[in-house]
Amino acid sequence: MIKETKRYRQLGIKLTPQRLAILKYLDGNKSHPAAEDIYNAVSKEFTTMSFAAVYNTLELLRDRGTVKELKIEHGRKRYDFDTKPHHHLICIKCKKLVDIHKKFKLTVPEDMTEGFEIRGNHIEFYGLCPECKKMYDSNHIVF
Amino acid sequence: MIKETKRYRQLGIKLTPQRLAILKYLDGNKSHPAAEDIYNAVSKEFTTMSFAAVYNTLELLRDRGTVKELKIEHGRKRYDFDTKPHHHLICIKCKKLVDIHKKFKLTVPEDMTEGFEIRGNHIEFYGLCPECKKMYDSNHIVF
DNA sequence: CTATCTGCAAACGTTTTGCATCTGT
DNA sequence: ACAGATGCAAAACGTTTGCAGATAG
Repeated sequence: MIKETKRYRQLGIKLTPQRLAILKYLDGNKSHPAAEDIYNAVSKEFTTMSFAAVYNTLELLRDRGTVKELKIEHGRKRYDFDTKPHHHLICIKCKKLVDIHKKFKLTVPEDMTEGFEIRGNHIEFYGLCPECKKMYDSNHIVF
Repeated sequence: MIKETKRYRQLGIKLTPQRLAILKYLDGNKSHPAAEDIYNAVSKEFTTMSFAAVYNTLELLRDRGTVKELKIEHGRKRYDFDTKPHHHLICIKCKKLVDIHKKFKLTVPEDMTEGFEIRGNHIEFYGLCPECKKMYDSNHIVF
């Protein structure tokens, strides 16, 4: 507990109890939660908690690169506490999401870049998860 | 005009004047407009036009694969009338967007897919466009 | 003729903002 | 002590929905 707090302190943000609860929830979390998920989870053990605090903290963490905002869903931001660069594999039916930790060296022909200096890439693989694939095979559901 | 209308008719949707205007605006458009952009553009020459018609039409076109919804911006959907599979190169500073028409064969090791059947991929390249690169070089702006 | 589209406006879900109060450092 | 965080509630934003009237096929 003390060691965690010390690590969080290195983020250089003011550590309120609300922020500690948020950080503890996000730490090691692979579920790519939305702000609402974080609010729900944290306010269980912390009755006094507001969306303002959640958004405030997420914005701070995003600005210092500690969390990444994912654009995998329309209408709501999803957050990723995994700072290592990685890609995503998403089920086109149920939207289940898997991290792909593999680096792909992709080169774009110069005549396609319109003078851009390419700094990186993010790949969204899409397909069918085992459960949805089973439904597809047995029921011939068309996606 | 008549030839275009005939082509649009093949979409199999009821062709109202509003829809014809929307289709004409989207046809060959590479700017990945949002619904609001479409509404603004079309209502210039068409004073009676509602968001309902725009969204209605976009939903219809999306469902028959004629347009794709892009998740490149938070909060608002962007639409792509280019049906050929392609990738995107986005300036991290000004958000300028360039289409990359190149196929990348990417294989994900089986032990990473968690049983997913991968059907395709979409790559978001990010970097600096010529203008923003120039600013960066001369002013040492840090992104 | 009638299924479906239109325009308007209200409803929605998420994010942002304003402000008075409170609190880490 | 005070910069800045909190909670609350209202506003903002893009999207969706309900409905009465209009219209393409």
